[in-house]
Amino acid sequence: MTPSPEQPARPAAAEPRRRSSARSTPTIYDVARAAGVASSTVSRAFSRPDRVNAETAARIRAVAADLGYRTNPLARALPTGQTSMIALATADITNPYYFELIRGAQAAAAERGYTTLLADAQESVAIEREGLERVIPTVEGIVLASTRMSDSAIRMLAKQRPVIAVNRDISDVPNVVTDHAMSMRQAVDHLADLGHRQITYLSGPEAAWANGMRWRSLRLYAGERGIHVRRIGPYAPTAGGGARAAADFPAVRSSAVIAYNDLVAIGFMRRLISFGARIPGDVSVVGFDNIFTSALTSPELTTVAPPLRTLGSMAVHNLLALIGGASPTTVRPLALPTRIYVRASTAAPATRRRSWRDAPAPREPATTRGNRLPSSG
Amino acid sequence: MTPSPEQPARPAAAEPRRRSSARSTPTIYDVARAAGVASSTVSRAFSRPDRVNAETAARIRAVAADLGYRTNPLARALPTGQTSMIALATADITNPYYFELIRGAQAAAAERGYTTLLADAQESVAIEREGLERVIPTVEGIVLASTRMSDSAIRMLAKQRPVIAVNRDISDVPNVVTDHAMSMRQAVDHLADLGHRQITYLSGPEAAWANGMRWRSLRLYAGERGIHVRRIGPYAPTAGGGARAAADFPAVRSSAVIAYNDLVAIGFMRRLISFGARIPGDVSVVGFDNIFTSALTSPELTTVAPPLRTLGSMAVHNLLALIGGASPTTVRPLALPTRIYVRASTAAPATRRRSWRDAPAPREPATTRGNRLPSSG
DNA sequence: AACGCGGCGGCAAGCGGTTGCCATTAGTTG
DNA sequence: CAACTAATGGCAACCGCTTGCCGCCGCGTT
Repeated sequence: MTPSPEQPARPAAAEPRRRSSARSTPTIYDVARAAGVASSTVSRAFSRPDRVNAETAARIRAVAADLGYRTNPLARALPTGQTSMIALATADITNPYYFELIRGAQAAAAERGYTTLLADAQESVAIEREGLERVIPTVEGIVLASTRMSDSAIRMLAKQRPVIAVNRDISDVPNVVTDHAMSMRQAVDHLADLGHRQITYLSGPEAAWANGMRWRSLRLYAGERGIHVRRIGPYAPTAGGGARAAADFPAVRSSAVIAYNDLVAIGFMRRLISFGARIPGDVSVVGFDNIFTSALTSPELTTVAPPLRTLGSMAVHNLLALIGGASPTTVRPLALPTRIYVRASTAAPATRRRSWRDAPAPREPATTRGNRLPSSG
Repeated sequence: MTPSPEQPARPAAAEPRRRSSARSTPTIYDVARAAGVASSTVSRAFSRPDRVNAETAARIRAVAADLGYRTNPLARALPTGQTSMIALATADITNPYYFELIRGAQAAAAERGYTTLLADAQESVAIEREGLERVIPTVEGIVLASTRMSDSAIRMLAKQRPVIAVNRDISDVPNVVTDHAMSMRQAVDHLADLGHRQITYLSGPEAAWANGMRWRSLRLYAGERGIHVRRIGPYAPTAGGGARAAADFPAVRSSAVIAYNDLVAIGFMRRLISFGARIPGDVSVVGFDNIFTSALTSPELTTVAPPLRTLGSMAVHNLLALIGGASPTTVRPLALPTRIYVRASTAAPATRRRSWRDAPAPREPATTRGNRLPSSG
């Protein structure tokens, strides 16, 4: 902006120097000058109010507000290392399962003045790693919501930043999980109360921790209630997977089905209906997760809902505790309670069906040690 | 913390000074020392490779890699103002509509080395403002995806940071939009080709820009094809809104319905079916957005899909251009083409229905615009 | 042979805050 | 009334990186 005969032709060219009280954002120095104090005092007026006289602080605040001063989080982050940001890594942001979890997490974070960085892995381990790699230097901690990473990779990560795993149990890494046992018990109880005597489980990915938990719990509680269980799968945790399950189902012929998750349940129902089956007339179906779509299907899906929101906020809450210096052992994992939403996809088994059942309440499932199944992809 | 005979009991207390080559992340100084050059040279080796001898740069890189050095984005941001972060503000992160948009945006950003900050407004103008306020100092620019903010508020925002609006037309604020006219034309053509002579539009929120566009386009194209149109509403852009529309619908009695969006269409279908109507037998339904749920309903919903992913990446692309110094007038808005997914919720009107219509014979075969189904992932 | 110049590296001054330490002042205490 | 202490504000040194400017060096010009 040297005084030249002609004005420079480009209006867009930003002025090179933004010295002092130019038009850019005011800094503590501007506030300090206007308030007649040292910049350090301004700084303290905001970050350590107890360290400065109340009146002075008030005056500074007033001046600051007047000038429209806002402390620059980046500048603050440099000397302190406190970026006030955390990362939330999800396997797939488009999975409705995460919605409420994300919300809970963001709300809890915002409440404490933290900003949430969402890292979407898009189901790719490479993308996940890259994204995480990118944000690590910026964030103070990380919430891993159903990551695809290996246990060891996660432990590695936990060395660099505080980490909380959601619904995953890794030694040395603090976590928050839903009470899978309880959720399955709710599903089983519901079906048992309706009078079902046999249940088929549509298995999800074998690698999924939750899948193992569900199946184990199902066997346990079904056993307790004298119900016969079977498992088919594994299937992809999608509507497509559920459709494939429907194709396999006729061989099983149980009156009730518990699916790995809602998507599978929905895919299963649709295909089965297209085969001419009636739901819940011929078979009752229960899903997990209560994704919002499950209330829009025909029939509406009975499902067991994890406390997603709480899960998210709890994860962040614990993460912040960790960041605050709490020892990992202090933030012990706790299993959050679930809730069953009974809708239209479940009913008492049809009487005629019961005819081809003879079972005098067997207490031991047929597929006792049957941990492995035809791996149909 | 005065030196006392006993060690303080808290082990968690981080060491106060992390001078030089402690265990923390290596800095350019560490690299400089190890490579026997000045820190400025290290800096340039990364940010301005042309400014330093190729050999030297290579050596520095090697040493840096060896030490595990990674440039700290925060520290870089301070002097340069380049945080390599942009914000993406959505009205409601749980709205499936945004999924692909978010993905497109994140992908485009990542490609250019930018990190995306997601600001979820949770449908609240207050939360939106607060969230935005929080991230403004941190980001270089903002993508506004269907914000609830007023035009003037947006213009205000645009003064502070480069802004791109998605599907919203505000003078002085560059934007990217879907071709609403085209999308409606596709819907109308499809129904007209099937032989429908009258269409009812289920109106969305009157404040929604897209709603006005849709209705106007509908009247235009329906007029061109000699089709009678009606409008009922407004309804909330949710399944609940659609259900209410179904209650109002009997009074209209047209053979085809175009809903403001998929959610409305789905809610409408479900309620109407519960009333005993058959879809598409009694009435054909077309939605907008192609949210993933629309492929899971019964019947599957025919819908017009906006190029969400492209929309997101385009928005980011333009935003980065803006950040790069392009003048707002350069990044002119462009309307992105849509695509219709013909599924099971539309069919030719029932013959008996046609009886109370007087319309001349349809002129097009049934499934003309046979865009095929998505792979329904 | 003196000079100019381009290439390359180093110096040092920031960017906007934070914070250890010191100086000043006022309030306590004996 | 002197000595001591707590409260408060200022000084200045960072945090890790960028960058304008200067200096050195070797080479091509006239």
